[in-house]
Amino acid sequence: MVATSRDVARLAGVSQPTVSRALRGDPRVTAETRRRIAEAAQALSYVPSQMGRSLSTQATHRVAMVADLSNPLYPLIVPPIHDALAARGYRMVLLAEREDDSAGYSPLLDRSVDGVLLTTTRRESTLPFELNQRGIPTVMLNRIGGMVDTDSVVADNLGAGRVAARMLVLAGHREIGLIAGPGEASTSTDRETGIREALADAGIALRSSHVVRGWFGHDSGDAGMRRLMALEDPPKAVVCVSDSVAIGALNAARDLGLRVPEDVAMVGIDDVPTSGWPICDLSTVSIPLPQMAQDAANLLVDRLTGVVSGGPVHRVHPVHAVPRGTHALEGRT
Amino acid sequence: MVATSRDVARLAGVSQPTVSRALRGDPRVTAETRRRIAEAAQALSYVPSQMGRSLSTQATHRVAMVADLSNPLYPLIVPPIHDALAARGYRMVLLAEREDDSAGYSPLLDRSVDGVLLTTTRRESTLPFELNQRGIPTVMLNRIGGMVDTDSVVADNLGAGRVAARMLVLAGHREIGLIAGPGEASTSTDRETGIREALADAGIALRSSHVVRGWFGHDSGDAGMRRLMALEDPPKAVVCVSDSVAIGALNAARDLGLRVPEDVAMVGIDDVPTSGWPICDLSTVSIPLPQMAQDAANLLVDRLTGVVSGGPVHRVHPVHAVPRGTHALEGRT
DNA sequence: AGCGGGCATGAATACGTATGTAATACACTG
DNA sequence: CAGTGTATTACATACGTATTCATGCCCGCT
Repeated sequence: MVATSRDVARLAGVSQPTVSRALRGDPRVTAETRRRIAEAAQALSYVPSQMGRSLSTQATHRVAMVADLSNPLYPLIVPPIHDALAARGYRMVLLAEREDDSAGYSPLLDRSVDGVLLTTTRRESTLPFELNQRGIPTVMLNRIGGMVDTDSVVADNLGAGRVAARMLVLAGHREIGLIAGPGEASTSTDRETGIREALADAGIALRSSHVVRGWFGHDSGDAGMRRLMALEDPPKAVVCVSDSVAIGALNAARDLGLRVPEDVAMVGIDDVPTSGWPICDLSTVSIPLPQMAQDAANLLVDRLTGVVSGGPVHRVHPVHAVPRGTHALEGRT
Repeated sequence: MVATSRDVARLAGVSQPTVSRALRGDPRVTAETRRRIAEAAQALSYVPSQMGRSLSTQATHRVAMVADLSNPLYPLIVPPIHDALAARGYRMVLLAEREDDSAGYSPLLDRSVDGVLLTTTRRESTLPFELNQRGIPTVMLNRIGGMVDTDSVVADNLGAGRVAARMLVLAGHREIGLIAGPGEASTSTDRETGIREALADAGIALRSSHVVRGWFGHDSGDAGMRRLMALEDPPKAVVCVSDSVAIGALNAARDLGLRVPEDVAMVGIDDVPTSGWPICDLSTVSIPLPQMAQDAANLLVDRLTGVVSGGPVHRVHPVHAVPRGTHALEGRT
C-alpha cells in the first residue's frame, strides 16, 4: 500500500540499509547512489515511518504535556512549549489531567513519549515519583510537589504574593480581603504565604472572615467576591490569588453595581493578556509564564539530548508589579 | 532496563505470545496461566510498549490536531476534542499551523498518527488533498476549503451573519459598519456574505468606507474600531466577524471614551464565554463550537474504526441569536 | 485400544527502520 | 606484483508486540 524503504531500495537497485543511510545524510554513500535513491524515494513519495524509526532508535521525539485544560492559563503556555519543542524536532502530545488513577497515565509509561512536562502537580501527586522511578525525564512547570526532587521551572510566587499585597498597602488600604486558591497547589499556597507576610510586615491584620478560598477560575472570583461583599463589614480592597479570579471578581463587582477601585480596590497575580484590556485595566503582578514555558520545554529537551545531566535543576523566574487602574484611586504606585 | 513481554514470559514460565494474549484478554488462555502472567507483569511493573504495538498493528491510536495556537477560539475546541478522543482510546498530538511548507507537515504523513483534524483550512490549502491522496482519514472542523471533498463539521456561518446583522437592523440601526475577517477563511467569508444579504434585504446600504478588514483577533477589532470611529461619518453600529474582534472593538471604544451601545452599538459572532461576562455583555450569535469539536472528533474516530464509511460526511450545526446589552438601547430583541 | 477433535501453548514470522559487521572493489605503496 | 588500506555497499540482526500456523496434549467415542 504505502511505500517502505525496501520498496525504494528495490527501485533504486540498492539494499534497504543504504536507503536508510542515504536519506539520513550518512556521508558514506556515493553522490551517485544518493541521487538514484532520492529519485526513487521521490517517485514513490516515500516518507520514513516514524513507528519503525522509533522502535529502532528507542526514541519517539515526542513529549507529553499534562495539563488541566480548564485552567485559564493553559492557552498561555501551550504555544511557547509547542514552538520550543518544534524548533528542536519534538512534538507535543496533550494529556488532560485525570484522577491519579494510574491507568489514565499509562500513555506516559508505555514509552510512547520520551519525556513529560507536568503543569498540574499537586502536593501529594504520585506521578512525578513514578516517572522518576522509570527513568522518564520530567520537568515540573509552574507548580511543584510530588514528594520527589525533579527538574522544575517556577515563578517566585512568594515574592508575587508580597508584591501584590504591598501594592494595596502602599495605596493606603488597610481593610483587605483575600480570595485564595486551593491548598494543594504550590502556586496558590506560596502566593498566599507571601500575601500574609507582606500584610503582617505592614502591621495589617487579615481577618479570617475576610478570607475565602476557591479554585483558580472566574467562578471562584465571582463567588468569592459576592461572599465578601455580602459581609457586614466588607473589605475595601481584595487580593486575588490569580488574574482569572480577579477578573471573576471584577465581573461580580460590576454585577453588584460596585465601582472599582472607588468602592473596592483589587489586585491579581499573573498578568494575563485580558488584564491589560481597557475594560479590565487590572493591577496585577507579572508572572512570565510564556518564558517559563519555553524555559521548561528547552530544559526537558536538554535532558533528553544529554545537554543537561546530573542532579535536578530548579529555575525560579522573577516577578514584578504591573500597576494599572484597579488598586488605587490616584496615580500608579 | 525496562521490562518487555519477553521478560514477563520468562518469569511466568511461558512464551512471549502467551503473555501478549493473556494481557489482551484473549479467551484462549487458561485462568491459571493468566494469573501467573498477571503476577509476573505486576512484579516487573510491565507496561506494553506502544511502539512495538503500533508497528505490529499498524495503528497508533493517535490523532493530530492542526491548529492556529494564536486563534482565540482554540481553547474552546481543544478540551472537547481531547475528551472525545480519550473516551474512545485515542490521544491528541498538537500541531501548530506552519506555512504550507510540506516539510512542516511531515509528522502527518509519516504514519505517526492515524487521522487528522484540521481547524485551519484555507481556501487554497493543499494539505487536505495530500492527506486524501495518502488515504489518511481527515475531518475539517469549523473551516472548509482545500479543493477536495472531505468530511467536515461546520456551523451555519451564512445564517450566523444574517442573524447578527438582523439584530442590529431590528434594533433600528441603519448606519452600520462592518469589521470583516480574512478572505481566505470560509468562516469569515460566509459570515460576511450573510451580513451583506441581511442588510440588503432590509434595504440598508453598506458603504465601502464603513467596511474594514482584518484577522480574527482582538487587535483587528481594536484597530478596526479606531479606523471606523475616526471617519467623518462613523457608523452608529458595528457588526464584527467574531466575538474576539468585537471584544477588541469594545476595548477600543472604552479607550476612546465611547459608550456602548449609546454611542455605538455592536454585535459579534461566536458567543465565547468572555462575551457573557458582565463587563462585556456582548450581544452575539451562538456558534456551538464545543459541540462541533466533539462531533468532529467522534466523526474522525468513526472513520478510523470503520463505523462510518463511504462518501464524505458534512455536518452543519445551527446557530442562534444571543441578545445581550450591546446591540440595542432598550430591551433585548 | 485406537483414533479424531478440541484446546492450550509454542515456534516462526511480520511490521519498518537503524546499525554493527562482513564483504567487495579499487587505488596506492613498496 | 603482492599487500595493505580505504571507500562503498550488502548482510544480518535488533527493537517489542501481534498473529498465523504448527504442535502436543488430553479426552471422549467407537
